[in-house]
Amino acid sequence: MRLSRYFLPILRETPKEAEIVSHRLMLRAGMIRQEAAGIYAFLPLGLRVLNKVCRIVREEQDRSGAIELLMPTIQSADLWRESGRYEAYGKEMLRIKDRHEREMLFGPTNEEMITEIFRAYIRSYKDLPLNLYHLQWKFRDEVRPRFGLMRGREFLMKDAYSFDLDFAGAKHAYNRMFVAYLRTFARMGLQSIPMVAESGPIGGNLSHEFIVLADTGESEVFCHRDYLGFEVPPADVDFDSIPGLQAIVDKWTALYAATSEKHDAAAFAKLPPDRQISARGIEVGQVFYFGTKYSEPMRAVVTGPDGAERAVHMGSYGIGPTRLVAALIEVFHDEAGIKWPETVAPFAVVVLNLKQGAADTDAASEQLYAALSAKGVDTLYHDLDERPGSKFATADLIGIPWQILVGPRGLAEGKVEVKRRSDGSRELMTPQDALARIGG
RNA sequence: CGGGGCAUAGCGUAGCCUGGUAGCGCGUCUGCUUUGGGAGCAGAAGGUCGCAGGUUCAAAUCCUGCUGCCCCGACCA
Repeated sequence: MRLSRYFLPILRETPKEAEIVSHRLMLRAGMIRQEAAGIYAFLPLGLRVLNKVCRIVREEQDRSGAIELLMPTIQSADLWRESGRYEAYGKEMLRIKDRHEREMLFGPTNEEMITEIFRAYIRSYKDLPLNLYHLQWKFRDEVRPRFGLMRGREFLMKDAYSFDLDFAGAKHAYNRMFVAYLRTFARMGLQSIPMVAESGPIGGNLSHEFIVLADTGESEVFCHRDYLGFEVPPADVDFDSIPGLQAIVDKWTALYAATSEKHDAAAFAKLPPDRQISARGIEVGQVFYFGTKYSEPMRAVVTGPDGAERAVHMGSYGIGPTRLVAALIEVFHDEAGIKWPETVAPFAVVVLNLKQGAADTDAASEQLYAALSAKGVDTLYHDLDERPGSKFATADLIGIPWQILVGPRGLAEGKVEVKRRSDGSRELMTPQDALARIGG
């Protein structure tokens, strides 16, 4: 992509409403635009990141055996009356009426709707297990939206819903998502730690929040330091192996880890002092088993092997991609700007023509841009007539992992400079070597 | 929902107390020079001072109401 033909509204100064670093940098990097309190438009650069995050989420959901569908944003109030939540939900639910005065709502979540879909088609235990997910915009009319995308009112959410015949099946479904989540966040370069969360009405301890540690995190968390070194399950993990998955989940839940709400200071104090981590954290996902809370009142039942009907056991599993984009910036940034991990970066590399209009730098930059594009590398070509310093600042701000500096100084020796954004390291090499380094 | 604050050009702001032709920096446009860490000079454009009332000869400035947004707390993915 040529910057001269792209839409990248960089802000040199920080809008005053932005307090936290992810909000500031997203506004400055031209990723988002606020349209109302807690409601944002995704500009091209922001959308690229969001799409990359969503792709990883999808790939890992699919790998774990979940199946994607897409439910609407607008739902009927009648559906929510069946579960009793229409009255229970409160003012966070955005309630609207259509032209026929029918009561509708902008969905804050989809348990009722997915249960309705399930019960319409599934009759037998032989059709289980089933896990359906979608990525869809949600709306929760927060009293006080804040921190940019971190707590918006409208946000994108991946929500999965599992259906099983009994608790044992539901537990395996839970474990599938648990492992998928560990992999999902790890692929974005994030070290996530599952922490015990508020248990469902059924009891047990089948709810975990996945927390990413960040200095600027929203809440205080406590955990065992050994989690930081844990190996994330590999891509070929067998999601059908019940004992295999259980072993992974057991390992990842054996040590102490809790958010401030569930913190047990006495238990934490028993850890060796050098193993205690008290830090700030950001919740990026939650997994939850809730049994028959919806299947019972909404009559989502299947016939079991014994011929008897029973309500299915369900769980729901959320990841907030829009929030993840913000969390990634909270974790990966410095004074100059964002430092995207390669898997979610909006572009893989940016070519900086340090002397736009000069025959040699123009030619070398064009060649590099063409060659990288031909190799399928997402490349941004900074071809505006700006001073080098300005181009450096822009490149650092938007956080593209690799920068190729094409300037007269290097070209005099037939070289370009390859800079890595993550650690600032730079190396002179021929354009051919740069191509090999970045294009693989 | 309690408490606090802000609203002046695309962004950041001064002016408001003490009423009298709205200013600065960045950005934008034109020209020339410049080109390895946000260039220099010269010129130009861009404002119903959030909205609605009121006081006054006169309101960005004083008064009233409203709206929007931000921060702290409670709440929440």
